[in-house]
Amino acid sequence: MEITPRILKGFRDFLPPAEIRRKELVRILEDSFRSFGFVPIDTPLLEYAEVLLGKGGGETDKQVYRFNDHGGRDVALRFDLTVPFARYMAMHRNELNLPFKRFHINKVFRGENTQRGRYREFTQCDFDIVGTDSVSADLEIVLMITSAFAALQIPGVTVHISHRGIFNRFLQAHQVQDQSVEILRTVDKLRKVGEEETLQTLQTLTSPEVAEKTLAFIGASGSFQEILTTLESLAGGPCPESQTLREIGTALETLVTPGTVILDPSITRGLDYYTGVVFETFLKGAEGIGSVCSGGRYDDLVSLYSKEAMPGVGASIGLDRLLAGLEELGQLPGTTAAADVLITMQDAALTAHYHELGQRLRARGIRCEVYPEAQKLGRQFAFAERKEIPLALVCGLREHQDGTVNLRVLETRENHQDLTEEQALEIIHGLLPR
RNA sequence: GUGGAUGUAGUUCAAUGGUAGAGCGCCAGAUUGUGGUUCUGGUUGUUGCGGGUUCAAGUCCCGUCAUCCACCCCA
Repeated sequence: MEITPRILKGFRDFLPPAEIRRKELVRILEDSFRSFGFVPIDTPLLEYAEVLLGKGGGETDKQVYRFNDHGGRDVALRFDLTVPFARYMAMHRNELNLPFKRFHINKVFRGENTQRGRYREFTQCDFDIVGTDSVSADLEIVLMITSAFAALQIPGVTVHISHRGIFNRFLQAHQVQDQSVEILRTVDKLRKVGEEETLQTLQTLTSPEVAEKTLAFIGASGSFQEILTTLESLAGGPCPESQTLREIGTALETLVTPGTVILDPSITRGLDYYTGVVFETFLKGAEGIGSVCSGGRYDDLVSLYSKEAMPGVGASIGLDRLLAGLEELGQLPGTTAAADVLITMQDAALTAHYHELGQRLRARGIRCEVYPEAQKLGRQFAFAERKEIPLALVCGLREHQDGTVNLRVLETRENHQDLTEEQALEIIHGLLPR
């Protein structure tokens, strides 16, 4: 009896065109991170459940994959890259130079229900600066986000930034900090539900007066600095948190395209461990897919594992969600070409010659593959085109004797006849985009 | 996890409870060294899976798996 091939809900196979695209995005991101001096690390997929979940083991929210291994250990698959990183820093802080800037691109697992751009196995691209509470680090993370998306050549990206503490100050100023969780949840739905309903819900939670002010706080409009001034006045005047935001906002004026980074006081949630600035990033036209890069500052992350404080700031790009968003926008970038050149097989007797040709092309930086069977040329051309290989080399007995090759541009069906290898190389290099 | 929609050939879609079909694609040939046209012939199914009702189920019922949507949460 054969087993039906199938895969788990929320887990996926990737066909070559999709995987080529993913790898290309990752390559660009790695280059981008490295250009800022971030260095790569990796950690195990599987960890002690206690390490990932804390002593309490409250995995209810995270929907963690958790089980006992063969040795009876209570283990779990990592559900993000930040918590393992905290454990990593607690274990290796003496081997690392602080401040430490790392990036980490790998898969994480959450047993939550699936949706477009939401899977149970997905890839996160984390980048963090730890060991400093400098505003410079906060600023650099924002700059890293905008630079990464610029490197990916994705237009219409906006980074929404806020500060955990400033909304808390507002709540304290109106003595409603006890309802902060409910208020945050309500406020988060503003764009989805509308002002009217949000106001009503807030009124039942607080008072009509506070509800009005909350809405004014959340809906503050204008430039970065104008919004900040509004927030300060509603939260009881300037404070260290607003000062941080002001510094970041001022610096960004000359660092990024205007309108790329928006002060958005409704960005108040995020993971529990954020204590300072928080960010979410949206694709214009695909806001429904959610944030494609979120993060913030955490000042007590390592406290779970160590007495010493380890402040940090970082963010994470959701690669799969980003790809789903780009697909929705019809903006999937990059080519999925398997190679630059197909060396066609005209005559099986010349097999060795074709591979020698291939080796010489590869030595010159050209990706090429040799077609393995002497089939009709039309068939070999169609094969190349399906794999998005733009060029084909044709060499039969005649050309082999003359020491020449023919080069065909598949898209235009244009032929370059009787070329020496050097001439062919020159034309190939001229035709390839890089 | 809760609620809802969907699931038919490689793909896009048909089929009043009564023989599972069409376009596109794919394969072969006309065309043995150059594939976009044309013509001829050919190919494709455990109707997601498992039960049930019925003389008869792609169609109705139940379960299950998967996808999508909303909630929740988040990347």
